[in-house]
Amino acid sequence: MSSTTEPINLTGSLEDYLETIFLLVADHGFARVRDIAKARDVKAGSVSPALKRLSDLGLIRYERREYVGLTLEGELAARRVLARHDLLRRFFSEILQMPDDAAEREACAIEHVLSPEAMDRLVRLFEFLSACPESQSEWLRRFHHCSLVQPELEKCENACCRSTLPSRIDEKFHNVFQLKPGHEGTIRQVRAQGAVRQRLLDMGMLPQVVVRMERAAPGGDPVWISLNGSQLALRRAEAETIIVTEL
Amino acid sequence: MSSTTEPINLTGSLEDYLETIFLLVADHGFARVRDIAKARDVKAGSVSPALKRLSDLGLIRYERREYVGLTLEGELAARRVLARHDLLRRFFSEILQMPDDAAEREACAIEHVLSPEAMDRLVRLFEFLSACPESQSEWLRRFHHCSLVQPELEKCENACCRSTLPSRIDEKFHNVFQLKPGHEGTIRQVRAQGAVRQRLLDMGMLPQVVVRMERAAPGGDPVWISLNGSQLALRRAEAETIIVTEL
DNA sequence: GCATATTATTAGGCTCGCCTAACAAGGCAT
DNA sequence: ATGCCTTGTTAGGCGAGCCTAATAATATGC
Repeated sequence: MSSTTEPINLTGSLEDYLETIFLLVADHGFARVRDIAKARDVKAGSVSPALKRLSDLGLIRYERREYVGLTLEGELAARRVLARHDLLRRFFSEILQMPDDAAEREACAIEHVLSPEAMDRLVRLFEFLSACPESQSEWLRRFHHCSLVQPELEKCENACCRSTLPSRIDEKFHNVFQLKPGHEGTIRQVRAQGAVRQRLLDMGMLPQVVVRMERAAPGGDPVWISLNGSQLALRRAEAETIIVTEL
Repeated sequence: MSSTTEPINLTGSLEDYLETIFLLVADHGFARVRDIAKARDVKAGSVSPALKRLSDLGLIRYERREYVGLTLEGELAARRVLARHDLLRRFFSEILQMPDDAAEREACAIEHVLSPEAMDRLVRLFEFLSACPESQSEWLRRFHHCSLVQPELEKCENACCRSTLPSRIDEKFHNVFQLKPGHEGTIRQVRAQGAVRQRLLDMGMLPQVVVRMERAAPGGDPVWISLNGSQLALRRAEAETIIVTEL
């Protein structure tokens, strides 16, 4: 018997099968090939060999044409996958406030690659939020309100940012367009929404990243800025949505 | 020309190649097959067909036996991957305080499956922490101190939890073992460390999950508790590390 | 009991992405 | 120039994991 810690290495696909079987057994008391195929949205012909593989790994009990049952090891593995799934779903849903279906999709995609170490840390984050009412009600509420619902820095500054710590008050918030050539700033927020925001994020306009204004075309329309050692051209309107604090 | 938003669907492997090429070009000014193979830890024979595929997709410029260059589209795609990578790495490193190498591994594994939507939300989280000094210095510092460095609920209770919100003060913190048969509680924290903690998390002992004490064996050693509709047996010592608030 | 419908298995293909090993093309030294 | 060494390409294999289509086993209706 491989006692406490057996680091079985399952593929993502097999983990999915295991998870599906666990849920089917929990919900309906049994799991047949057809149900599994339907739940996983694959054809029945793909399920049989997968069950064979799981059976060879000792994770399920399966006699041809009989109901599928999890072994003890299989149940452990299934619970592990489900716990990761649940944790991730709740992170995207409760912390990042994504819609349920999107949070679910995200969790499905990531659950197979999240390490136990990262899982541990993420749980501690939830524990902290869950056990510390102050953190939860204040910080999380503010985050949801300021950044997700009403993402305008002025309001946020009034509501929370400028309120307590004097050290940052003298830091000047500019947008990138206002930086003088040769000057640098640390990105604090990208206020653009939708596709433009997406594009800017994709380019690497992430918080804490340092950008330098290189030069602006006459009239200021394309401006060239550099970040991470490479140069990019931005429309003036885009540059104006990037809030920085000058270095 | 596929203007603003072209939703090219790259496989994880091709994204990795693109990322590698981008970094090699940025660092050394050129990228050869051998360098790419070395950086990605694959054999040179695997690289050529990958370059062919990227070339067919219009993401790189590549003449047989010449240096590799990114097209404009390719560079955009590479930047997008890198931005996700960077963001994730920093999440695991700065927020969850994982060691650099572990954070890096985690980022590598997840970067290919994180949706733009989730990326957006995660960026807003960073923006919030970055633009709101109060949040950052108070909340994050407390989290790191209370949950990651010194994970003992008593200290945490003194330092932050019991300090402000009176509503929760009357909630009794118990451990699962102290629950009477038939009674339920909401998990707040799993204090066990190491392998035992891992096992409990794997079983689904996650914050906010409701558990019910079913029964305890005479002497209290295995105790049976149920969560998510299924029963589990726990050692007494394990049950005592699970902190709940009774419902 | 026998025909039909449902369900499961198997066989044969396919893609992706890796491998190894053989082969091709230049660069460099003698 | 000849040959070696480094580098790149190609061919052939392999495993995962999906597909379809044919077949086998079980259940159900008449």
